[in-house]
Amino acid sequence: MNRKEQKLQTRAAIMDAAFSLLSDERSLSSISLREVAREAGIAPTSFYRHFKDMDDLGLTLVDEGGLALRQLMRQARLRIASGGDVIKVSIDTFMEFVFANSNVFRLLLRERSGTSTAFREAVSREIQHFIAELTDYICRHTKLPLERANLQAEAMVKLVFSTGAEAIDLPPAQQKQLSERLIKQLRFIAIGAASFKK
Amino acid sequence: MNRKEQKLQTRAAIMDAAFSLLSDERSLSSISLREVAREAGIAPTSFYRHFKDMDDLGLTLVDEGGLALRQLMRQARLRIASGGDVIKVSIDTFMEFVFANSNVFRLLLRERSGTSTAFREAVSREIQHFIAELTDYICRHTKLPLERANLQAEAMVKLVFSTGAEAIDLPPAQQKQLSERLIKQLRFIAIGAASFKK
DNA sequence: TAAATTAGCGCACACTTGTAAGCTGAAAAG
DNA sequence: CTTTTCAGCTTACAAGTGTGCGCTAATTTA
Repeated sequence: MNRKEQKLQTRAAIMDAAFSLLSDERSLSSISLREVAREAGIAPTSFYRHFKDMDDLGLTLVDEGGLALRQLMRQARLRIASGGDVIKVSIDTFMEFVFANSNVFRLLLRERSGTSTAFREAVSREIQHFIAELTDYICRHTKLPLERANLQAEAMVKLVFSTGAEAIDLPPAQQKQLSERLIKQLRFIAIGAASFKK
Repeated sequence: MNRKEQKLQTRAAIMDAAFSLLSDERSLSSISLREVAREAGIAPTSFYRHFKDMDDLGLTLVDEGGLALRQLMRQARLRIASGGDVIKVSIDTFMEFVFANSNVFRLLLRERSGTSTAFREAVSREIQHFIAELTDYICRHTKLPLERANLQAEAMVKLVFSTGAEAIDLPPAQQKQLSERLIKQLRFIAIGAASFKK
């Protein structure tokens, strides 16, 4: 089946092209189908052999991006299992990702509040995954009731994303500082969740 | 000076037009100069008599939107002065704003992670204002050291914005629920900040 | 009153865009 | 070998874009 193989390769080329066109001043919605095709080295109309339209492509990218990020965070949790502070290791990992794959992170960030309902839902789903995994982790490592663990996880994930968004276009000097602030703030949440009454 | 007056009116018409074109599926960057002109009832080229380009217009809108939101939150704090729970009143006010002026809030949200550095900075500035005002409030109403108050305020504002973003396209039934979750999470932060050691 | 300013308009231009229609050549199926 | 399938191409078109240029008519200034 050499034919299918070739097709997958072109499909990958299209996705790569789209990713590489993303930057701090280009979002998916400002990139045209023709640009992607040009970058991928195919005719504009050939695009349709692989995706229904740009939204279709975008959804695929969001899914892929979210998956990559979550896989990384799972690895981080493994690192923690073999000793180390949960919060610190997680944040370090996260920030590493943000800078190593800033286009992916930007994609998620932008589409989270973007103009396409489908995109927003896709990103929202990704974030829910994060929250679910973190909730699970908290439950297993503390004695908090499920509901409280979930509240804590949600607050943490939102704060982390928010800070990641801010950090992404900052010089490394200030990144570090921001990370440290974030870590303290996450501890606020952890402490508060643990000693919350009523 | 009837001439200047007329001009200001047209300028206002342009800004209104732009605002009214915003929606959950139209962002500033997807709105064309010609569309704005059409909606405002002027010729496309007349637009230039008032703004350098769409970015210029956008910046003005961001400034105006941020100002409106901050003024509202100041009012909320006055309401609190005459009795009432700080967090609850603030969040209720905020959520009211989000739904009454959803286009303004969406504008801020989107441009926060948008493609224009100038926009991002403008929104960032607005958020810093929020944080500064809240920090000040916390300092005056608790015995926390400045730095800790600032950390708390920052975490709170980010969490509130993040939740507002999520709430904006949710049915009222779930809005309420989300607000209640948010309030608990803010208490986590308040408690954590108060009892943070080291 | 005469001159200067200017908000708004119409026209025009050069582009870019998404995508429909139909062809080609090679791979896969029979 | 013959037929079918189909990824990718070329061509074409209608629609929309930002903006330069120069005019007009009314207001403001002198």
